[in-house]
Amino acid sequence: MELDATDWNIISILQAGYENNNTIARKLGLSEGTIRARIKRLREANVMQIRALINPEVLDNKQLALIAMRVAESRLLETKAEEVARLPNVLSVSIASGRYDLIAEVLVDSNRGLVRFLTEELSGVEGVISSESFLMLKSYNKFV
Amino acid sequence: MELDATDWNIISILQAGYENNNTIARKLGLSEGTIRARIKRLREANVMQIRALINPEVLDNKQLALIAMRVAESRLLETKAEEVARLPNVLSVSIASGRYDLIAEVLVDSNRGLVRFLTEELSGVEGVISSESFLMLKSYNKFV
DNA sequence: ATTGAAAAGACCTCAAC
DNA sequence: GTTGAGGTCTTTTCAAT
Repeated sequence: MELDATDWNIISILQAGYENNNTIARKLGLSEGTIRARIKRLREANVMQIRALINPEVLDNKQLALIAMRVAESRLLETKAEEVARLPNVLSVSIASGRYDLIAEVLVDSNRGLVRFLTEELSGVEGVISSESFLMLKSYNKFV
Repeated sequence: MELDATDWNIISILQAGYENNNTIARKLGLSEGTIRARIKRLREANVMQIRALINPEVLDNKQLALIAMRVAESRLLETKAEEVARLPNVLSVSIASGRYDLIAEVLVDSNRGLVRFLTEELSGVEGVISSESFLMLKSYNKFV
């Protein structure tokens, strides 16, 4: 999908925080209907989504962590990334350059959630040959 | 700030995607005004924000990366995290457990953006004694 | 903190360009 | 793809509990 300058203008306004269509229309000198049509297009193309994000600092019984993994064979990278992305508690997965092949962001119960994720969920993904976990102990400007 | 069950119900509805107050009110058996007051409280306390997120896969000239750093002294962790969080292109920073002390998420220009960030921005933060970069080559369920 | 009613405002439909 | 006019739905205000 091709994004033009108007699309980017709308995106950058909405990325800073929700604004209604009329306000955006006034800022960009366009009609409300145009803004609405553009936003609809962007959402339907899965380019943009509008939703609530929480500050993980306030999540008392939840722990945010990164799980960095190595995969047995490079040709499996995409399928393994998809498999990990489907596991419970996984927020997102990326294929990475560098020391690790895949890096996942997980939100688990503070108590035994991470152990459970590693032993019961991630262990079931064949071809993931090692993992290293990083707890996010305190975050700045992080919303999930 | 203390969050009760109603707050969490509202958050989990809005996290899945924006819904209007009346719809949420009906789902939870409360009035529209109550939902609105709760959302206002959550936003003002910086617990929740509602905004647009973009799929980094569609950002043709931007590159998402993680920068994992070590800090000279543990007592500096929080101040260094704040300093890094203020650098341009930095989306978020976390103090981490494990091999690294700080992990930042950055969105840089594909061309020379990462080199420029490392040599011109991060190098200016004293006390950050090493860094390792991971390019996010392909992401699943990741929105920034 | 929650509610109901009324007013203000935002959003949607549709016909036209 | 964009627009304006009109109708509908959502949000805001505010007095009361």
